[in-house]
Amino acid sequence: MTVLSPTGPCGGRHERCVEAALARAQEVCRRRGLRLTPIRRRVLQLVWEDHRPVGAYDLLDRLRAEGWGSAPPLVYRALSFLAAQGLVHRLSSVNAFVGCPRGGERHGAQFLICGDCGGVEEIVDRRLDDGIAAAAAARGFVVAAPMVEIAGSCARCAAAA
Amino acid sequence: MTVLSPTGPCGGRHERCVEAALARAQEVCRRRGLRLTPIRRRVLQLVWEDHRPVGAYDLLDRLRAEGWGSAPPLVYRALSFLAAQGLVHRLSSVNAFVGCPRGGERHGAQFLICGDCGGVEEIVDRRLDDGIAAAAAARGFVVAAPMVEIAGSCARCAAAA
DNA sequence: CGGCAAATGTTACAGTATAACGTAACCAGC
DNA sequence: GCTGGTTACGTTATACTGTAACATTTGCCG
Repeated sequence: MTVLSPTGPCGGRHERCVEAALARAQEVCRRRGLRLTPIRRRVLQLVWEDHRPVGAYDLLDRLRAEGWGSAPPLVYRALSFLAAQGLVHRLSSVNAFVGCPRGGERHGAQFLICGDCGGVEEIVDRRLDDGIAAAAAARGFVVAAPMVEIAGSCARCAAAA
Repeated sequence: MTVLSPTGPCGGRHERCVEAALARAQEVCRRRGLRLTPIRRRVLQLVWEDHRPVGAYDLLDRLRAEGWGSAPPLVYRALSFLAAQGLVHRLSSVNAFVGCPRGGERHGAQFLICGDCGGVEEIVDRRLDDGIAAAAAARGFVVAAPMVEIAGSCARCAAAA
């Protein structure tokens, strides 16, 4: 059963996030000649149950309950695949994964991580991207993977406090 | 024995980085009425042996070799203390720690992490700070701890390739 | 010197991730 | 359809990272 997210930026119509994510995944795999196997599809679905990061072992527990295998590589392989295709992101500051609303597109990503409700919003801020590119370029540094994870309180939680 | 860093931004005079770091730590603790105990001091020194992030268990191995205790909390407690005083930073994208060249000052920090040589340069870029503040503010998000870790290749390694 | 707070020592364990190797499914080309 | 290569999955084992909890010691201050 899909849990509606009270924290996400989707305004209570979360089924749409999930459907869209699955459709994007399907399309990305078709275009790149890759296989969206049942397990990969299911992991993507589970990651998208909420706009909160999910731990790999949480996913593993749920898969186990559904009759899938129970060893860590099961879920890590699926997550690695999805991350490589830009369908999910790994948030290293919390050791967890979130669905990416931009499917397989090329994009730098930044995350607002609410420490109160646990919600995560992915933002794409051009100014921030440019700032990173400029700061790196000024030092001759060639950027491969910029990672911006901003911890704090989301608007809703900040207002409540 | 202190290893001179070929990768750091200190131009081969790395002893100065270490000395300065220890002096800053001394001063910070004095000002705040805290104790720079032998173990904390030694951990800070070890972290500063190079401009590369060091894993907690690497530190632990070295401490063990020097006759200190051998249980993880030993090193995690020292690192927590140093991090709380702004003397070291934890790089969550690599699960490791680096010395902070800005001592106990208040500052947002960003890191350029070279995937080839493993070197890390801490930068303080006002434009980047502002970009983060603006992006968050635009969404009503209250920033507590921004984290920017940019993976790529440093100037030296990029030139070599 | 007595008592409190802070720091350390130690055991045990929780959580995260990957190496390695065998088996099964897919798919191209014959 | 067979066959052989590639990709994905199953499983075991283990490595790496981090913390809870409690006993003990140390330093400080009245």
